[in-house]
Amino acid sequence: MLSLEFIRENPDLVRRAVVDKHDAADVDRILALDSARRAKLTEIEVLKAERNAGSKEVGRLMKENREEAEKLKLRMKELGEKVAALEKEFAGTQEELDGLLLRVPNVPDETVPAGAGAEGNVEVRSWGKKPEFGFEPKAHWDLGEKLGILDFPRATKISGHGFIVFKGLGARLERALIAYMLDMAAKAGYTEVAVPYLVNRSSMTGTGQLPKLEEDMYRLKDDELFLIPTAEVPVTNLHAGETLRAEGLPLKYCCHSACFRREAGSYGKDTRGMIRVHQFDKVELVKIVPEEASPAEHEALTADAERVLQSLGLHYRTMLLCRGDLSFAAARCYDIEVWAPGQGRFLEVSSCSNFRDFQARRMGLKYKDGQSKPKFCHTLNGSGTALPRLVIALMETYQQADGSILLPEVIRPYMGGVEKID
RNA sequence: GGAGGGGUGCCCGAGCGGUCGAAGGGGCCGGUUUUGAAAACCGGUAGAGGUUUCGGCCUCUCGCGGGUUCGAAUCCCGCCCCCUCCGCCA
Repeated sequence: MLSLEFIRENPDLVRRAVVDKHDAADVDRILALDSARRAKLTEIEVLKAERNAGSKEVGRLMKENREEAEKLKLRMKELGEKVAALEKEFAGTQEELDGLLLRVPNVPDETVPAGAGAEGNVEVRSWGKKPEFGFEPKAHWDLGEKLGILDFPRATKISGHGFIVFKGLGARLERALIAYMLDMAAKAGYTEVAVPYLVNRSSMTGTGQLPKLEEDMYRLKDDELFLIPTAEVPVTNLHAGETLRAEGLPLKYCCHSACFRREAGSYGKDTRGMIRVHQFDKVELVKIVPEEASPAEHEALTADAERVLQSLGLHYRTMLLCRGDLSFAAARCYDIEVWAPGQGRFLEVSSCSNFRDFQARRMGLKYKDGQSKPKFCHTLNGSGTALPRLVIALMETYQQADGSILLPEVIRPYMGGVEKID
């Protein structure tokens, strides 16, 4: 979240961010509540100071002059009742303010281009080129079913629409890619973690999924737990409420997890195959850094994600998201989109975001460098990368005329030496 | 799930209705001493918020939330977490 101080000092910046991000947060209501809150607080604190002094006096008088003490007690009781009434009002104001504050989106970085939606995103670079085929490239659903490595009907049977079953070398390929990407991340200095897939409300609020996106999440109502939509949530929250030492930063984590998304509101989009599913695997990269380091760390994180695609020989482009396409919590974000020949379009496989101190402030994540007061960390994360779409790109890119799939060399050792799926 | 014990500052640990934002010890930082170091001694060592004539002043925080009281780390209630035992279980 943004600090009240920041909103107070930059109301226009915040209003513009709200509009550009297609959000509905009420900045003026926040400003009004804030000033009302502070006025009330001052009033309360003056009375409390008086009561504290009076109560101390009572303690003293109890030994010398019981009668005086009783009189003072009575006055302090009145004062206390007044304080209680004011505090009740104050709590109401505070509660409304806190609720609104959690719904204010992050302000886009100055370097983020203007634009209302995906069409406003700017391609900053691309790698490789679209492969040529001497035949009509097939979609992964055709390839996968014929090869017996994807089973859509049975996935639907056991779970419903939007779920996928990998089988045989398909399942093996998923596992191989996960291991491969984790190994790459480890070499780049990320510490691997394995974390819970169910988290509490506080964690979901910490990274910014709540309160706004509750209906996008799977929730266990009996236990107040949520299925994670991304490992970003448990991993970033690992250090929630902590004050880290600056010497220990940056922290770099990589994590494989399943991700669960209800995809509410996206009905009708990408209904075929496994482009959009309710459950998928992903290797996530997360960084916790000092504030001055976050722009450079963001570039490095994006490069780490891109290297996965380069090493697999997959054509991709990197898009700098415009203000209108930026998510709630992000200040700046690169989407990496991989080319899927069978689809004839690019698919987003990674979103690399810099949240600055937006998440850290929500979760109370700070660092201390010895000199200055504790500051909020900057947090970043990016997929490195999401599995089903990576598998789609791989299958469709490396398909042969006979419908078999020739595996890129780097992944073969992870496949037990298998060179081709046929 | 049941029974019991417990959560205090960077760490250990005392306090169990007022003089407690909190004894004592350790750590860390600074100083004295020393050729240097160690030891010894002295001093310092939380965060959030409000207000300010920028010298301060004030409020809140002893797991979290509520209650009792003139006054709560201390008493009461609820919740969370940790430990021990029992039950269940991959």
